[in-house]
Parts: sequence; C-alpha cells; structure tokens
Amino acid sequence: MNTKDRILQAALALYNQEGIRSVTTRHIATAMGISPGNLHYHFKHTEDIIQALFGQLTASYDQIVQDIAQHSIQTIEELHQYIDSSFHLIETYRFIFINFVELASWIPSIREAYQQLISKREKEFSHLFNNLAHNGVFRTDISSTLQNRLVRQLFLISDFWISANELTDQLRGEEALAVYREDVLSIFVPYLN
Amino acid sequence: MNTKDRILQAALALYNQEGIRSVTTRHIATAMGISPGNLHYHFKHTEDIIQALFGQLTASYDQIVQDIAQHSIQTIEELHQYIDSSFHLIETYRFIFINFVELASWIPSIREAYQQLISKREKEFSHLFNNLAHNGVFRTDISSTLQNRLVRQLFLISDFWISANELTDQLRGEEALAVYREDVLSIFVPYLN
DNA sequence: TCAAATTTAGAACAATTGTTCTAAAATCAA
DNA sequence: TTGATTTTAGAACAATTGTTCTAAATTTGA
Repeated sequence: MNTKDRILQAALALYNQEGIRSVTTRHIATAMGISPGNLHYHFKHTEDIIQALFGQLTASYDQIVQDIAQHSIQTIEELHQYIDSSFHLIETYRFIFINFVELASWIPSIREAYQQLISKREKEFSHLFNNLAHNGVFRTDISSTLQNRLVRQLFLISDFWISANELTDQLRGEEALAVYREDVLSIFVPYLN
Repeated sequence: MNTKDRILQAALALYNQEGIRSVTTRHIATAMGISPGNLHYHFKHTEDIIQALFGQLTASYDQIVQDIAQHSIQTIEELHQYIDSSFHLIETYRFIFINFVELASWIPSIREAYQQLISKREKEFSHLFNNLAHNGVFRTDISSTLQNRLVRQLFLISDFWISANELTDQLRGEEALAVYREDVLSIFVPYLN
C-alpha cells in the first residue's frame, strides 16, 4: 500500500479510537512511523484527510446501493443482509457519524456530499418500501406522509445509533449488530403483514 | 448577575453558535469583556465550564420530570406540552447534544451524569406509557419488550433530533418545534387507540 | 474607616498545533 | 548510468491555547 493510503488508514483508526478532538497530524504521522513533513506532503491540510475518508464512506455506500438496485430486496433475509452491511459501514467510519454535525460545519464539502447521500438514500428507501409492499411483506395502505416519517426514523437510526450506543450500552461487534438490527426492524414492525 | 453566571451564559451562547471546536476560554472572555485571568479565576479549567452547563441542563430536566410527577400526563394536549418543554431544553443546550459523545469521553463526570439521566427518563417514560394506557389513549396490549423499544426510539429522537435537523433541514424556532413534535408523536401513532 | 478578602486585568509561560522549508534519500525513466 | 522526479525526514516558524502569576482595584465586614 502506498503512503497516501496508509495515512488514511492510520488516521481512520486513530480518529475512531481517540476521537477527532485529540488526534493531530503529528499523532497520525508518529503512529505510522513517518515524519510530519511527509504526511503534509501527501495531505496539505488536515481537512483533506477527513474529506478523503468521507469520500471513501460515500463510495462504499454507493456500492451497497448499487448492489441493492441490481438485486432488489424482497425477503426479510435480504433486508437483514442490507442492514448488516450498512451497519458495518457505519462502524468502520464511526468517527464521522459521531462528529457529523461538527465535521459538516467545519468542512463544507462534507455537508454538500451528505445532502447528495440523503437524496440517494431517500430514493433507495422508497424503492425498498415499494418492493416489500409488492411482495406482501409490507402493508400496502401506508400513506406517503407516513412513509416519509418512517424514512426520517430510519435516517435517525442509521446516522446516530452508533452515538446513542456509545452513550449508553457501548456494545461492540456482533452484540452491537444484533441490537442495531432489532432497532431498525422495530420501526417496520407495525407495518408488517 | 455575577461574573460566574455571566461566564456560563456567554460560554453557552458561543458554544451553541460556533461549536465547541472553535470556542476557547479567551474567546469567551473577550466576548463578555473580561480578562482571561478573570475567567480562569472563576473556572480553573475549561471542563469546569462545560460541566457546570451540563449541570444546568440536568437540573432543568429534573424540574420538568418533577412537574410531570406531580401533575401526570393524561391527555394528548399535556403530552404536547411535555414535548414542547423538553424540546426547549434541548435547543437551549444544543451544543451538548451535538457533541454528546465527544463530551462524555472527554469529561467522565458527564458520562456518569448522563447514565443517571437515562434511568430517570426510563422510569418517567414507562410511567407515561402506563398513564396513557390507563386513560385509554394508548393500547393496553403492548409487551414490555416492545415498550422498551419505544423508549429506545424516544431516547434517540430526544438526544439526536437536533443533530439530524442540523445536517438536513436546519429548521429553527417554531418550525423546528412543529417537526420535532410530529416526529416524536409518529412513534406513538401505531399504538394509539 | 480601614484592614482583610475577593475580584480583576493583563503580562507571561510552556506546550501544542498546523504547516512550511530545505536538504537528503529513494525511485524512475531514458 | 545518469539526470530528473518523487518521496521523505526533520528542523523551524508562527499562531494559538490553557493556564499561571503578580499586582492592582474593588468589595466586604466589623
């Protein structure tokens, strides 16, 4: 792996572990055994590192969305699989979700990229709902305003479940995934057939 | 108002407006026209300021809970009133909710105080549910595991709605309150009679 | 009123941070 | 091989930050 990617890797690990507050470019450099000068040769500004990591996140998310579009979700098992893979993504880029608001106000391009992500997800979710309704998993008498509220709830869980978990139970790995899955599904429960 | 309280007031305003990342003790001092030395005479460390503000938050919340305990919620209108006053509290201490995880890991006493807040809220919510069920507003066939999930959803909304709003619509004032109210109530909708 | 306690201003300090600069080392391309 | 390009190390810089220190001003209380 080249230095640029190694920097991103080291930065991600440190941001996730120590939090963006205490991690500096010097920390990242010393953690991976290179000089600060070298780090700033590859990333002139600290924001550039975070911006690149956010780019990785959106790229991975795009991949998931694309996979769904090709092979659309029709059963509960497939829904589980989707939930699992999106949770994995959130966990991988924990620090972004934990500091989302701060990052968005600090780095404008992140706010813009998030807006695009949102509209992509909105389409994806309404697609998902329609699919599940069409296959009889879901009730068909759900109004569009209600569907909108469900989407809002799903967004809230996707974006902030990891923060809530950090404040309360601090579950990790499989245990965390199980509860996350349950929490996401509990939104659907009242509307299942 | 004495200097100590004025510092807290100025700090709260700045943290809410600029975010904890860019606000320093010097900023707070110059914003209110006192010297840095004076500020640190009243609050030796920056954490002490944030800790005091968090104390204000929990104290205000305790007040709300106490009011409810005395005059318990039985109608939808009273539920609205409760939602409104808790939203007001969240909005007043925005920065805490926006940086909750970071603050909790930075200042251990905040994490501890939050744990206590959580258990207080859990009791309060189950009380609320039972009241509403008893008064026929709510269905009575809701299992305790389901109730637990509802509580989790309510916590997620209470603690992170303001963050989600910041990332997306950035609603303010009355408009924000209206949507918040709607989002909280939409959790109850499937279980109303 | 006057001495003691409290509050305040502002200089000063040490540590840290993001970033730049320079020169050396490594890699590449012909 | 050799000359150019890229990568790297590490010193250096300027700005900032939290905090401390000292002395002056203000308030308090008897």
